[in-house]
Amino acid sequence: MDKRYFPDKIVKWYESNKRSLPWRDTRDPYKIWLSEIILQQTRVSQGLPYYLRFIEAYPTVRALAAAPEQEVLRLWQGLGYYTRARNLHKCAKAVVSLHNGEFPRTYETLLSLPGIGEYTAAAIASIAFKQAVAVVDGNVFRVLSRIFGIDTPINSPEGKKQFTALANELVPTAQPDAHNQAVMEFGALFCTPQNPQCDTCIFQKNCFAFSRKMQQALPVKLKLKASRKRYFYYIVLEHRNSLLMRKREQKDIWLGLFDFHLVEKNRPVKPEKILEEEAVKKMVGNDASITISKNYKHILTHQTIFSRFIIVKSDKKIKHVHQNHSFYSLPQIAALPKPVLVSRFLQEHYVL
DNA sequence: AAATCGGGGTA
DNA sequence: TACCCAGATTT
Repeated sequence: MDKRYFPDKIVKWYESNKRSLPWRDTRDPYKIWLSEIILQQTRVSQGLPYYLRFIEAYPTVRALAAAPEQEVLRLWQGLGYYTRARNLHKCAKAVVSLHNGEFPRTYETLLSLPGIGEYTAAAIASIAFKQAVAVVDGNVFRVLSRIFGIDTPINSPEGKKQFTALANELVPTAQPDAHNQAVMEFGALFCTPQNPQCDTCIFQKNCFAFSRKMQQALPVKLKLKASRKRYFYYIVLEHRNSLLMRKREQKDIWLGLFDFHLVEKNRPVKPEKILEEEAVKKMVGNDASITISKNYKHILTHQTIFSRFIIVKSDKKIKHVHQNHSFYSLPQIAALPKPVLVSRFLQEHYVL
């Protein structure tokens, strides 16, 4: 493929094939920034409802900056990568306090803000402020790799350099915003990871991969390590209309979110066995009735979590409560940010 | 340079 | 099951 013809051709394709999305009808850097943070490692279909809820709850960056962090996390519940939500909030505060409530207009300054890395800085700078800097995301890696025939692994430092250099060589000064979005949209709709639409592709005659039937072989990605298994046993202590919950504070998964007292094992154990552990016995006492839930399987990228919930009902006041634990009424629990797994369990067993 | 972070979709 | 998704941050 001749690099000279690529930008014009793909932008033309974009103009007649792009999806209509709310953050494309605006030049408000706040909305563009919000959409980019939500869409990090997240498909448009999954992120769209969250975007709409955030814009409704916080129409401006000042409104978002003024909100409590827990409220932001609660709105983010179910999206995953919760550091994004905390950085979103931190970034809003930084924009208000350091930049007088207005987003900085250059790649370099945007990059200095929390949660804004190379991709997001390039996206905001080009889309909101028309700076000619290329975005490099999973779509860009894939499209450039296939069309131009680059087999450097995309998750290697050399690959990242090489693809970034090529992308910046291609991005036009005239309309960097349309160009960047065109490449990504093309990757999302046509040049997909599996079963790309090569038979109706405008680049068919110019595509390195198609001419050699290498669509499946490109891009090259080095293998990641295998995932591990974790076995979670949650003690759901029920006292009248309250449940004992705790905020996760350890440096581990779901930091800052609420769940139940957790006993983790590296292999399956009978749930009854968990109740014999010292810490659990202290909390539960002897006169309790026990219900054990079904097994929930939760597949994440680098781990699979098998969870069971052990519901313990007791009329006695619980004395030995662990650190960070306290009782919450059901309406209170509804407002707490929770991992999806815990959220699902609560919906099945309680009316929040 | 490698590890970590979630949840959902797809084949 | 394995891989991917408009990646960023920490170690």
